[in-house]
Amino acid sequence: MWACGLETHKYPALDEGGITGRVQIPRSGRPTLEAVASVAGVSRATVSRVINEVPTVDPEIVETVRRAIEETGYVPNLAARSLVTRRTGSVALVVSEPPEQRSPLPFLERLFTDPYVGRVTAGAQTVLRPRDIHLAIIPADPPAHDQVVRYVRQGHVDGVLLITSSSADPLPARLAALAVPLVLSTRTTLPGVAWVDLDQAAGGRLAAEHLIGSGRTRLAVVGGPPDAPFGHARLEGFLDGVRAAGLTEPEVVTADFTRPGGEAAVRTLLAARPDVDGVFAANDLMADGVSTALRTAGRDVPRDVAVVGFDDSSVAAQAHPPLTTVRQPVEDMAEAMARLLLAALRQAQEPDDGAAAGGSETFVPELVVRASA
Amino acid sequence: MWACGLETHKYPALDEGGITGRVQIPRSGRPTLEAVASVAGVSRATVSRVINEVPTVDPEIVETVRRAIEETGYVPNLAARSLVTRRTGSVALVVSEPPEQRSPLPFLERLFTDPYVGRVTAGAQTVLRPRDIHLAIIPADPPAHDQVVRYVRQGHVDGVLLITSSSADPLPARLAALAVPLVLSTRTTLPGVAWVDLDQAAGGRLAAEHLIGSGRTRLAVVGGPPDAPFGHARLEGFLDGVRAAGLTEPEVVTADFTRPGGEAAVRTLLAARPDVDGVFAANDLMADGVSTALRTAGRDVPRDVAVVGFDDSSVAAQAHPPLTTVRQPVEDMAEAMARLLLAALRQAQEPDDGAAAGGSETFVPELVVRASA
DNA sequence: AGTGTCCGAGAGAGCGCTCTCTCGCGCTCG
DNA sequence: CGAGCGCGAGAGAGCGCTCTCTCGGACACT
Repeated sequence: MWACGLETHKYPALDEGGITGRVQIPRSGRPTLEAVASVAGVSRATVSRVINEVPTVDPEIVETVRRAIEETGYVPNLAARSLVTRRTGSVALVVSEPPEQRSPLPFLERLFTDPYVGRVTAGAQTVLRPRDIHLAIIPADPPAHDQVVRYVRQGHVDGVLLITSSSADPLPARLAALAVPLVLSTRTTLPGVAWVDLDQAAGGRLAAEHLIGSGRTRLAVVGGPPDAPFGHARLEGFLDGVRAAGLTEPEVVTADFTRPGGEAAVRTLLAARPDVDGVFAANDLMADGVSTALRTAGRDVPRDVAVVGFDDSSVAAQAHPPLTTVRQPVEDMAEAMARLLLAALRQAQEPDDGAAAGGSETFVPELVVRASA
Repeated sequence: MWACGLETHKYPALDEGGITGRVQIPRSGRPTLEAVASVAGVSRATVSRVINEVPTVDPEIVETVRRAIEETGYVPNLAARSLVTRRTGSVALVVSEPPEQRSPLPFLERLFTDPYVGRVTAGAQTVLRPRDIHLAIIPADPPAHDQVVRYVRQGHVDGVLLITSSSADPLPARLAALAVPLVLSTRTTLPGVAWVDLDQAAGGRLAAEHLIGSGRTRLAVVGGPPDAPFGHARLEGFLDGVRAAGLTEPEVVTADFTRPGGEAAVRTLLAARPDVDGVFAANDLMADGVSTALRTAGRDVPRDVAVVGFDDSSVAAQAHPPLTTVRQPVEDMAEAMARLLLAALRQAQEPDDGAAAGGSETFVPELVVRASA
């Protein structure tokens, strides 16, 4: 099975030919550096230099080698390269689902229904693509956590962008323990892990101020699952705003960040407080569901009840009526995550100065006023 | 930088210690096979056998080696392994966007708004996960096509599941040219490429028959972009059904498979044929948009206008009213794709018998009756 | 003219693993 | 009781690349 015969396995007959020499076909059927070198009439090392754009190569030789690469259709073998460089040139965007999430929708459908992940991908790509770093999206529901950890441990990727929505999610800590460059989409106290977050409380406050400012007094909140740290912060910010205005405590209902979840929440809400005139939902998908359910229940939005969402994702503009919402600059945040990851990657490669890891960023939300409030 | 000193670089001092022997730390800081072998007091080859579960190893030795692996925290180095095996143990799910798609929504948001991709992922995972094959999702909008091709050429993955919606998409042919195992989500004539498809025309016919069977006579279609081959087939099947019933030709409007696209189509439609009483939309997202827009225009669904969708994705059940739709067994189809890919992978590994590639499957749609028609 | 210096290309080890080949052992059979 | 056999473990080459070290040649300097 091996390329070399028994008798000559130590020194396989080297092709001495110059520029026009042909070289033995490797086992893979694909040309190797050796083949290109032989065609170009130079050494393997020189071809390697040309490929890696080492500047100290004679321009004429560069040209010859380039032609040889073209002629042979040579493509570097990733495995061989990363065996020595210890880098793969790709990173993973892991979207983790916390355990015990009790949404009726399967994780993967939820993942591919919420525009959030798409926006993160888009933002990350603007940073990674110009640097020619590949991005692989890895969904990680709890049964897949082990497999994902193995994926990263095996060295498929150089670093990980991790999106999680729960502080109870064990995956961040597990990945952090691998000592692989890692950036989280939420504030974290894990040592050596960078993160990017939104000032969630400020966002909640913006929503409260807007509702109150437009004369609403009987408020309610449709929050996310209690273990979602950012959902909690949004809620607290909102409550702060309400308290600051001296209004009575709003009714709080929780849902699962999905459209049907928002609809269901409205039923609970109307039963508890039929006179509600302003609702803050912790994301746009739920806000859309809330809005739909309110209309179904005979309430006009925004005349009878004002609705404010969170995210300013594409569903906000598409909703009926278009949603007033708290804008989260997801793309910018994802860009920041990617940049932090690149920094961590560089650090890992050449640990010049000690543990300068970290360097995290917090973004500021802003209100986008549309028709729903 | 290299692990071995200058003076002993040819034969680095081997640790002769038995079970308790410690071994030099490799450059990566992570334990290697060598280290495990030394701890277990066996040869590298034996450890390799244990890891790869070669059955001819003494159970007692297996146990010793297992313990040594545990103790050292050893994880195989993917690069080294795949350099020799020429396999990586992972496959890509490439979701391609055809060029010149004129949807207003950015590709990535569209991708992560339509539940379709999530269902495909779920289906593929049921086959791949038990076999411990990693799945990386790679979105490929036209500017990223080159990068994706490079990703595959470099050997990041062993095979590709490719989702595309346009016959004008150049990516399938480019990937097929790499001679990497490839399975398409649509019927294709590319040689050596397996595919899985739905009998789209039959689905269209089902929709027509249902509408006609419930007494609708003034029909219309909201089709997908003209270059989407499956959209076209759905349309043709529908038209066939209508013609078979001897009804007048339906009004045909095209949209972009999104919710807002469906809404916009209704405006065109009502202007051209205000008396329409049955609409077939080529996917559920558009059907939901159609339904919403019809209600906004004062038409009751299904009393005034019946609406039939296509896919039976999660939005169908969530819509108001819940959508009658043509069920596409996406998960099953994705499973089939994954299985075909595995077969192709096996083939590529050991090309026993000639070009036995291919072996494709067509699935049959069925009608799911809910409230909208 | 002789020697030192610098620049750029070649030589070759080594990354961590797999896999073939070889060999030693204990067993069965003649 | 010795040759033959089979089974399981070790030895070691090699996968395709990078990168250090070495060396030859062109040039400048004394």
